[in-house]
Amino acid sequence: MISMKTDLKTDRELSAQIADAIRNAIIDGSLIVDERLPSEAELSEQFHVSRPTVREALKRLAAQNLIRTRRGATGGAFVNRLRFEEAYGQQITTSTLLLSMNDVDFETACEARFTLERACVALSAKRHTGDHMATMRAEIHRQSQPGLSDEAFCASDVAFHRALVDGAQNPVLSYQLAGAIEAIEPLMNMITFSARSREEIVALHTEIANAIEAGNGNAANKTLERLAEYTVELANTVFQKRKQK
Amino acid sequence: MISMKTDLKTDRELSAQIADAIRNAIIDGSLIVDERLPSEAELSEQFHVSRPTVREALKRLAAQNLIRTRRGATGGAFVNRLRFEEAYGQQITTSTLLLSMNDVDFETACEARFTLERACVALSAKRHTGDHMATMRAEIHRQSQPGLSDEAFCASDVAFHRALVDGAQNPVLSYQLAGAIEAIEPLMNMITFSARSREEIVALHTEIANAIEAGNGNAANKTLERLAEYTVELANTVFQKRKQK
DNA sequence: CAGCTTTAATTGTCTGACAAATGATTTCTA
DNA sequence: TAGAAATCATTTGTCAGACAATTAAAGCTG
Repeated sequence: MISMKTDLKTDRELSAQIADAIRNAIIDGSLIVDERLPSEAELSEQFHVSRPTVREALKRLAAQNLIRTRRGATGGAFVNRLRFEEAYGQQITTSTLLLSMNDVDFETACEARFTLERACVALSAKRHTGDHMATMRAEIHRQSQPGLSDEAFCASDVAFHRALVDGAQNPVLSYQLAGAIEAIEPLMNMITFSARSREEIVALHTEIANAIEAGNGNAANKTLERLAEYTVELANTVFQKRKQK
Repeated sequence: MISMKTDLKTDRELSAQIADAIRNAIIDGSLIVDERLPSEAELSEQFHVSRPTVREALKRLAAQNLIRTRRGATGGAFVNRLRFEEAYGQQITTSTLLLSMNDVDFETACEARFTLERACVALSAKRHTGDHMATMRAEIHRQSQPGLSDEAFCASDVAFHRALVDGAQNPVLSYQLAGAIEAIEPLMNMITFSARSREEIVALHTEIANAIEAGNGNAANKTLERLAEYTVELANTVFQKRKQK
């Protein structure tokens, strides 16, 4: 039994209320990970609704990655273990839409991103592994390739910064930062990166990687601040040029 | 027309594929905010599926707050403007479940929270308004009330810290921090706060509020660090006691 | 005992229907 | 004619019943 409060109101969609009831059961621990929910037929009896209505409720939960379903004799709906890696995607999608739909300006988004990132570098300097360094170096190398498109340059930039954050070895930090770092990519993609500016960014990235490798979080922090300033400056000139046209 | 790639595969649920198609149309801008989607009947024609299948797809999107629906003559499904305030809830639910389902220990969650928070105080010290200060002072006052339950104390703690972060006046920061700050509340709720420890926390909160009001982000940062250490220490003694039993 | 077949359970999808809400239209009335 | 009331058309919300597809377990067969 999910919850005995089966007294559904009439002022909201039934499928939404049922989804809420099940979601709450998951949150408060009445339903634990990998536990099987009652079959759709049983749920429709319990809640006194039809099977399509139950199914709509289950699809709502599936959209939030809270359950998975399997057909067949031993099939059904099961409570999902929400994993950090899977939650990234959702987090990034939402963050991206928030920026674009609320007309957040580049400076605000950039400030948030670099502020959060600077918070992580001290930990990253202490805890990073060879893997993180290797990723950072590889991305720096990619960024200095001549024929690289602006989009690929941005993507590499994102990869570099994610490795930087992942170096802190705190999954909660990595998760929270994913949204801030990735969501800004579409905005960065509007920038045209000249050879000169790429050089500058690569130099700053290298400086950051060196500081991290040396365990000097303070230096990395300061360079990151310069990178933040440079990025905003770059964006401003681009956007001002756009305006003039 | 949402997308002409109506060649749906057979290896995934149709409703999931349709939801993806519409979601992508929203993300890439083919569907703009407040635009009305085709009616369910029209969508089922376009995608060559039945109405219940279309409905399941729409419910998936509704669960992510991407659309809203209205009945009636001029009703239908409309693209939602995703707002920061509405996204908070989702973000908090997900963060909370991530912590509990992945057995993230208190120290890791706490580290993430305070690391991110400390990143914000410099901005908060510069930009906070009277409202933010008033909220912080009010919550500090509430926390020093004698008859307060542990749960209410935690809730007030959360409110204090959110006001602190909101003081930075950067909606992106507030959004990202919401998850980190609120998700830890269930873990904090497992702690019993003695009168002595409450006094200590209130003292630290007061010190932080004073520093913010004085525009001294550096001092606030340092006090926040002490608060982080004290919180972890408190939790450790509680959890060690639990273990001994 | 291994391999095949059957069976039962469960989700995925479809059809058709009616209820409820809601704005637009028409009709009625003063 | 102006305003109120009734009607209509459109659309989502819900229901009932059916069948297909999938899957594991049980039963059968050599």
